[in-house]
Amino acid sequence: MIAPRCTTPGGPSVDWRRPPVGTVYHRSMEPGPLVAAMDSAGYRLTEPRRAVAELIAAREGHFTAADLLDDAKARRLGIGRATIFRSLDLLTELNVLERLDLPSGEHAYVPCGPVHHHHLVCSNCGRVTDVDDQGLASALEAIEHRTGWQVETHRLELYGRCPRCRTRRPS
Amino acid sequence: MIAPRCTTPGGPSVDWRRPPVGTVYHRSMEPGPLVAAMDSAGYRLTEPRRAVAELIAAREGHFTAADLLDDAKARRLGIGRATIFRSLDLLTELNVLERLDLPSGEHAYVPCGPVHHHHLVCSNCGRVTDVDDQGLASALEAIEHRTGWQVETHRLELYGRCPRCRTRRPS
DNA sequence: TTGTCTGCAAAGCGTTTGCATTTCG
DNA sequence: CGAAATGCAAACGCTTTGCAGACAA
Repeated sequence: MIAPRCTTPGGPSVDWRRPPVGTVYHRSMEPGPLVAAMDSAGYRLTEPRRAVAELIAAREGHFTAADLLDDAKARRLGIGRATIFRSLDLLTELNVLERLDLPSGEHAYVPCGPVHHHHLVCSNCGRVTDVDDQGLASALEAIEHRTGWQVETHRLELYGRCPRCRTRRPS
Repeated sequence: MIAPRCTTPGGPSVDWRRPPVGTVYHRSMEPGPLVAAMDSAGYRLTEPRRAVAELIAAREGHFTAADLLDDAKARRLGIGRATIFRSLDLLTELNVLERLDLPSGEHAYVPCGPVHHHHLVCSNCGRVTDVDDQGLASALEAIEHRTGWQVETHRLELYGRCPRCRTRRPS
């Protein structure tokens, strides 16, 4: 009952800081694909599951179970805590969400992108941007040659200052 | 009261699987550097702290707080749970240990290597090897140019099959 | 109708904290 | 001696689970 999509094992673990309000993240999501994934995998399309899909779609980028719980509470939806966790587990298993392990012990979730890419995380404002693979592939091939390992997947996270924060003083 | 050594932010988060008994890990550690780090940073060299340093030195590669607690119990040392956590926090802050966020919500710790490097994790047997930076630096520079970001640090984890497991059938 | 799913509340688990006591320097 | 560190146990925060009732197919 599971269809593959993401390739990143475990997912990145970010030195987490909540982004300031108004931060623009990449890769938000329509509810459709989430619902479709559950449907086509043979899971029941229940009201709570549709609601969770909506809540996720309404978010931009990363979110935690607690975020969705708050959203649900704010919208006065009667979704239970357990249901939210179970839906997130399901969507992760279906590979439409990627689960990140935060230092706090929490988990965050990101909609899976269609192609392999990496994250560029601003250490000042928390903004996250996707970066593609260019140039990295050959470095990886070199590593395969040197070590004799067969590299199947990899994860790269970059930390630094985004263009906007570069021009400012350190926070 | 803190001296820098590791540069990896947050530390890698591995799709964790306990290695089979007998797995050889790299980078174990003498107790000396751990004790020295605390000493030179001005912290008291107490009996429990020395004991924790010994326990860490007796381990190879990754370990969790629970591992150390078990070790301490096995050796009938009267070290409290809180003390172990506090010592690990301290050593992490002193940058002689690196803290990893496991999917379970636990934290694992690895002795910090002297130079920047990456991990090559075998998806079959769990073996971990260090890889150096060769070839990657230029790829990162290219990314800086393309994106306008100023990359400060990065983290790369590679997953694949080690030479030994390559020759075997998939597990 | 039937097996899946939900909500609730309680339990689990790793980690942290408050506080009285001990220990290093 | 006095500040820092310890040990204990209770508290914490996030996540999971057991179970009776609800619901999609």
